[in-house]
Amino acid sequence: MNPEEMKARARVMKALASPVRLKIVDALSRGERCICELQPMFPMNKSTLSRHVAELRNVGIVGERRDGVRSYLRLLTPCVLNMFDCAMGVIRAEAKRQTDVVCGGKADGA
Amino acid sequence: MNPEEMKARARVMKALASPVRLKIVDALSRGERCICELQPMFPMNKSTLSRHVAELRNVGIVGERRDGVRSYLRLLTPCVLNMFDCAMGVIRAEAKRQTDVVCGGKADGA
DNA sequence: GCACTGTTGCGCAACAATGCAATATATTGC
DNA sequence: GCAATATATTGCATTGTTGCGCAACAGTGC
Repeated sequence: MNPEEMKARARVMKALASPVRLKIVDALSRGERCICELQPMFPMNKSTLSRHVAELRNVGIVGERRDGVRSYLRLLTPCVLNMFDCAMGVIRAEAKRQTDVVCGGKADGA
Repeated sequence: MNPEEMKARARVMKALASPVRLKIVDALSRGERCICELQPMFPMNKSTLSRHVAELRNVGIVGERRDGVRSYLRLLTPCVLNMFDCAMGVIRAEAKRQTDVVCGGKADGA
């Protein structure tokens, strides 16, 4: 498998490897938003938020449309939402595994 | 949306946000492997590889089965392979967009 | 004991996240 | 045209995190 392709994939995944950016994607999954609308949802400096948005734009996950003084953001590739289902699957499976280990595993209880 | 859930998702994505770890997942997609089999594919110290594998194990993407002196790794949640399709979609769409911008965009050629 | 397989502690260099201040861009009012 | 305002980005410094190799260690089997 081509190393360049692996790097490209990793860049996409990395853009999504942050709670802040996931929350941005989540917000955009419900429709177009401008950064000024996102700001109240994030307890951080606007410059920091801007940089997170830029990272999502750079890899091509979100696009923007200027309208006067604002730029409206939207998801360009909604399939990223499907990734979340898989991520939740991983999380649930791992949680279950933890429970099994703690609460009995191979039924060797006491 | 719950912040803890966002963090959990981000952890999963982060585990996949590395060319090395993506290559490990790719190798495991073709069946169980032990780390000693993976080593020749990676031009790095075995300790580094071990840490990458540990990261995938920690989030629950891969599991291990000890057999004597070796531990065999396998994908616990093959749906991560679907993520790659979406990632490639993002990459291709972005590549196309770049081409359009350079080669004509809105047909304002020259 | 010895070889093989994998993990852990440590230090270092590179990278990422953040806030503040300064800047760019577009709109509005004069 | 020009100042004032609203929106978003960029430069800089600081702080925290990650990737890496080396060396030491731990588990398994002969």
